[in-house]
Amino acid sequence: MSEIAPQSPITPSVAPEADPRSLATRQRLLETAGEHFGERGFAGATIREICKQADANIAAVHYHFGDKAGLYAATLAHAREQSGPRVMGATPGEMTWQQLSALPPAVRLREFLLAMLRRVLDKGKPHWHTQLWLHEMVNPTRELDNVVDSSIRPQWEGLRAIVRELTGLPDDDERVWLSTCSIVAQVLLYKHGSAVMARLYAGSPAQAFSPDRPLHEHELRLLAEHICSFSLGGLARLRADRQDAEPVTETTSTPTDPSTQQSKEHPC
Amino acid sequence: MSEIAPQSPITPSVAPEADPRSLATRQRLLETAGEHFGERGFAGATIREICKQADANIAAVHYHFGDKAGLYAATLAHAREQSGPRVMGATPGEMTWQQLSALPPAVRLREFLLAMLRRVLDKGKPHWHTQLWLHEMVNPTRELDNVVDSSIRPQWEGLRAIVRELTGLPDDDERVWLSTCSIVAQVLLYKHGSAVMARLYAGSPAQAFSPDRPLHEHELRLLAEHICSFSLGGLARLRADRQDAEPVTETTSTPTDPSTQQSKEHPC
DNA sequence: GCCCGTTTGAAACGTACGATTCAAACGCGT
DNA sequence: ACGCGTTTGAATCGTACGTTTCAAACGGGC
Repeated sequence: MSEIAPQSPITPSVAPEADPRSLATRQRLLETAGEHFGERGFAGATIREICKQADANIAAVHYHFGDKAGLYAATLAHAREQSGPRVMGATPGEMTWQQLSALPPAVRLREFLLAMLRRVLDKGKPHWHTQLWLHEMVNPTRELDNVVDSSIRPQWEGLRAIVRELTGLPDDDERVWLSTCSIVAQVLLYKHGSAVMARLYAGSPAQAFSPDRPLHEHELRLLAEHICSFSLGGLARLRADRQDAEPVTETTSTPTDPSTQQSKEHPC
Repeated sequence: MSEIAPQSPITPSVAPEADPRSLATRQRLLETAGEHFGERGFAGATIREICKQADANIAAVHYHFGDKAGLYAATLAHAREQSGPRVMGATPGEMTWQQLSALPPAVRLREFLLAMLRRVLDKGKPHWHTQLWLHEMVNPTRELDNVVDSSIRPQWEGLRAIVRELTGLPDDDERVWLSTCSIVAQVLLYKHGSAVMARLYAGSPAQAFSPDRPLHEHELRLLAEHICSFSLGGLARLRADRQDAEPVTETTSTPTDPSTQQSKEHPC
């Protein structure tokens, strides 16, 4: 009586074709799972909680998705396809990729950063797709490869193209990679280090940017502005010293003096 | 028979004064716990594993530290005191804070970054103190306040002082905070996003900097060099536009495209 | 040498969670 | 209306943990 394989197809994988509340349940599970996984990550979320909030039974998860990992994979796929067309957070109020590509790269960088900041810092439902791979970033699961290829890399390439334009460096220059990295890092810290930054910022002049509570639109813009400006400066310097592995030079030597030196040795 | 308080003092907190193997066990537990917590974080580590590797009994943990949280707190305190004197990873081969303070700020920035990179990227025992609060950063526990105040903030202030010197901005300028943030972010991404970066970097010109395996000394230096250079550029730009909230300006105008148009409609 | 607080060892308990089972309910084709 | 594959509900199992218990072992002070 204790056969291994029960009787169910375990993972239909494709929608089981026109069922009254089956699809509804499946859908509800995906939505709810998205929220939970987005908030707490794969390990942190429990299928019990998800099922309770989705008004579904635990058995439904196993029927539709096989197991927790299957639900997670399906949730990622679901999030992927329903936010597929948008690029870099082109939520309703924002620009499309088409519009952006007409603008100068420096402006595009700022828009990119603003959109990314919005999605990264916004807690809650609208952007749980982003929240999902932010968790995947810190606590990778077996789904990471998919997430990187289908969600992260496109945006990475978008930013890298901007960096390439801004620096004029060839595509295969490693500094383009490193700089792209430097830029996204500035955004991501506010997510991955929010608890620490909140405490460091507490009571400081930068208090308004403390990332523990939702940032207001105004602060979000200022933050994007700072990161954009800082990054443009970094990229400008990148163009300056073309020779590789050159140690720290005399740029910005004297500290508190207001002299106008900002870049002396720029050949271009 | 089921009294609440057993009979033990639960948390001696101070060393129980000259005991043959008691101190030894306590010490062994602290060391092993440090490694485990550093590798997997508080939630990821199990006291069973720790005890097994430390050749101690689970009851010993309860006796010496009360519970898992107590062991964790003690581990943090232990790590703190035994790496207290050093500042920003002044491991044997590196400079002391004293020596550094004599150098120009740009050089100090580079040394700071190199030391930080070393500690952040180095997996394994020597730097599990740093690894410990890197975990605390992403998955905060009740100990976070202590960690921030006693471990993170001193180094933050050190870096902030360098930024202040490099920009000449007053102490209470929020841009100093934001820029300090931008700098540490570049280092931390290689830790918190290592899995993703490894995949993005795979097969790219920046392949050598893929943070999934230990970086060689040479790559570590190049990485520090890049972050330093990029950051100096960002800081230099910060000095340039003194007026606040100024939108993207003409610096590093579009290279591959000759048009000089930039921000048009930005009231921000 | 004996008493008593301290420390250790081995086992058990309680809980949270994912996975499993199985029968009942449902819906569709005939 | 009937039978059969599909879906759901409720209960149960197995495992991994942290925690607790309690008696045995230890060691210094009388």
